[in-house]
Amino acid sequence: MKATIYDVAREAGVSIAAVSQVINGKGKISEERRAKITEVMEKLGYRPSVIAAALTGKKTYTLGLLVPDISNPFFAEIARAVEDRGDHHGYSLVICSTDNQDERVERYLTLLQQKSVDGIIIGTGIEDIKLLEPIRSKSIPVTMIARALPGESLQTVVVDDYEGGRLAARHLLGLGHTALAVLAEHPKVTSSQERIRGFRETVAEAGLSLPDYFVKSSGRELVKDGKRNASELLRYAERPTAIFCCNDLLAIGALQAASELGIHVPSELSVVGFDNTILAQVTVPALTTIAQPTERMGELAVDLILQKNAGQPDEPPPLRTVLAPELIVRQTTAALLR
Amino acid sequence: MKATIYDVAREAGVSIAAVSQVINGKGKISEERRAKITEVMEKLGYRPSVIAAALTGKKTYTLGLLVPDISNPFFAEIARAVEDRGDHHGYSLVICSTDNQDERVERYLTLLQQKSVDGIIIGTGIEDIKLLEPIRSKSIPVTMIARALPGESLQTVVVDDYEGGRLAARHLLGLGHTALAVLAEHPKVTSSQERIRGFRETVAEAGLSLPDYFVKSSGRELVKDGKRNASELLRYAERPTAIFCCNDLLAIGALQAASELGIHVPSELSVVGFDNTILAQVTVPALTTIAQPTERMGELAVDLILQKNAGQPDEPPPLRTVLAPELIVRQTTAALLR
DNA sequence: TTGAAAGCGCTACCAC
DNA sequence: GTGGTAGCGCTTTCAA
Repeated sequence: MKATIYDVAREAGVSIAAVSQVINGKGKISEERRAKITEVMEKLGYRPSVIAAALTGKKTYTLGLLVPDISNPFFAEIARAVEDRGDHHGYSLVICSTDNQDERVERYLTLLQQKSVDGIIIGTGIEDIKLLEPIRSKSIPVTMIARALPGESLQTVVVDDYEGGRLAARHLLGLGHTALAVLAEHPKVTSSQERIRGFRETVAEAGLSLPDYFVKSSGRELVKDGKRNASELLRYAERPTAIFCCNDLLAIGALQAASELGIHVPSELSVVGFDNTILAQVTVPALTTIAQPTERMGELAVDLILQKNAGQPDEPPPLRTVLAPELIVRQTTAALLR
Repeated sequence: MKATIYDVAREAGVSIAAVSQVINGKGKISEERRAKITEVMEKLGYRPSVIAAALTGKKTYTLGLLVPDISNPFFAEIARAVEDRGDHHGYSLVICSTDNQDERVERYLTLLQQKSVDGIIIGTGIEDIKLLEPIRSKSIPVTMIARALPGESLQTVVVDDYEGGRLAARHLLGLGHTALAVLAEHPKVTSSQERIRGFRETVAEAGLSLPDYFVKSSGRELVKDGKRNASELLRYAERPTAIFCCNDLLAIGALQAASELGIHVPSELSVVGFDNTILAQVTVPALTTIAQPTERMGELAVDLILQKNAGQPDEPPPLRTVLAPELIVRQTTAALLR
C-alpha cells in the first residue's frame, strides 16, 4: 500500500501539517522534528502524491507536447529537447501524435486540459484555429514550436523558415543551377509554405523562375511521396538539376528516385533537405540540408511556457522567437557540370 | 475560469451527485434531468477534472514509458506504437528518456509513481534490479518492452533476440562468409547480449568461430562508435567480410567506415543491422536488417499492463511474450566474391 | 430518483 | 513552533 501523509504523521507522532511543512520545506519546524519526520518518510518509502497536491491548487508539473508523429525523427528530436528542458525544471512530458488531424488535436487538447497540465507546447499544424479557444479561455499556457499559426497571438518559437528557403536557394544558385524544383509538404503546412516562399523569392531575385509544375506537394507518406514526386520531376524532358526538399524525409525520397533512374547525385542532380535530422547523416551521399536548432528551440519553448526567462526577468517574453537556420553542406550538392 | 461540477450543478439546479452520474453514465436519472445537465455542461464548456477523479480512487488514465532516448528512431517507433494503443484505450503517455542511466531510471520511476500513473512500461535496461522494488511494492503494474530483465518475474514483451542473431548468422553463412565480426551495444544491454549469443552459436554450429577481437562494444554515441569500431575491424590484416551489427545505428557507422576506407558494400563487405528502423531504408545501399514487430509489441505491452487480453479473458496473461524477428534482406549483404 | 455528506491526500491559513 | 481544519473537484454510499 502506498503510504500517505497521515501514515507519516501518525508514525512520527506529529500532525500532517508538520509533515506537509517538511515536504515543502516551508514554515517553521524544529530541527529535531524535521529529522524525525524525514526519517519516518524514508522508512515508509513515502512519496507525496502529485495528484493530491495539484488538487489544492499546486501544479501538476506536467507539460503536454503535440507533434504530428513522434516516430518522425525531427519531432522525436524536438520531443527530446523539450523533455530535457522540462525535466530540468522538474516537469514531465505527455506526448501526443496528431497525424496532422484537427480532430486528434481537439481530442488531445481537451484531454490535456482535463489532466490539468501546466502548459501545452504545440508543434503540429492546426487548420481550424478555433480549436484553441477552449484551452485559451481556461488560461492554460500555450506555446507553438517549429510551427507558426498565422495571425494568432501565441508565443511561438520557430526557425526562420523563409530564411532557410533563401539559404537553400542561394547555395544552389551559387553552384550554378538554373533549373530548380521543390518538393513541398502538404499545402497546409505553414513552415513548408514559408520555406518555399523564401526559396522562390531568392530564385526570382536571380532572374529565374520556379514554375508551378516544378513544385510538388506530398501527403502523409513523406519518403514515398517524395520519391514519387521526384521521379515525376526527373522524367520531364527538361528536368531540374537541383531539388530543394522541405524536409529530410522528402529528400531521401528524391535520392531514392534519382538512384532508381540512374541519375547521379550530386554530379547530375543536387538535393537539399531541411531539418538536419539524423537521416541526413546516414544517406550516401550524405545530405546537404538546412539545420534547425532543435535543442535551443526546446529550451526556449519550455522556458517560455514556464515563464522562466532566465535572461531578463522583467521584460515581457517575446511573442515570437525566430532562430536562425544553418546550411549544412554535405555531399548531395555540387556545381553543375556541363 | 474552469467550470467545476458545482458550477454545473448550480446552473442546472441539481446536486453535484446528479451531475456526477451523467458524467459517468451510471445510476438512475430521469431523461429530462440528464438532458438539462448535459446542456449546461456544454454551455459552460465543462470538462471533469481527471485529477480530482483520480484522487477518489479512479484512474489517472496515464501510462509512463521509459526508453533510453526518444530521439533514437527505434524507440521513437516503440513510443508511437505504445501511444497509439494507449490512446485506443483512453490513456495518454508520459515519455521518459533515461540515457540508460540507473539514476535517471530511479528518478523517473518515483516521479511516475508520485503522479499515480496507472502503469509503467519499461523499454530501457536497468542494472540494479532493486530500483524496481519501490514501485512493485506500491503495486503499480509494470511491463517490460523490447528489453528483458534477467531473472525478474515481470511481464515482458520482446522479440526473440537470440533467434534474431541466428537469422543474421544463417543469412551471412548462407552467403558464404566465414570471417564474421560483430558490433555490439554496451555490454550491459541484455538484448544485445542475446543477439550475439544467437549469432555466435549459429556460427559455431557451422564449425566457425567468432574470436573476441572480432566483437566490439560501443558506448553512447552509436553511429560514431560503430564507425570507429568497424574502422578498426576493417584495418586488421585479416579483416572480416561480414559484420553483424546489434542495431541499425551501429550498422550505419559500419557503412560509413567502409565507405571511408574504400571498401565496397556488399561486394567486399556485408553488413546486417537490427531493428529495421526507418534508417535501414534510407542508407545506400539499403540496409539488410532484422525487423522487430514494434507495432505489435506496443499493442501487447499496453494490453498487458491494462489487463485487456482481448483474446482469452480468463487465462492469466503470459509472463513472457516472445515475438518472432524477421530478416529483411536489402542491399548490404551479398555472396562473397573471390 | 435524488441529494446530503463522507472522504481521497495534501496545502495553507489560523489559533494556540 | 505546532496542530486543527477548511477546502480542492469528484465519487460513492446511504437515506429520504
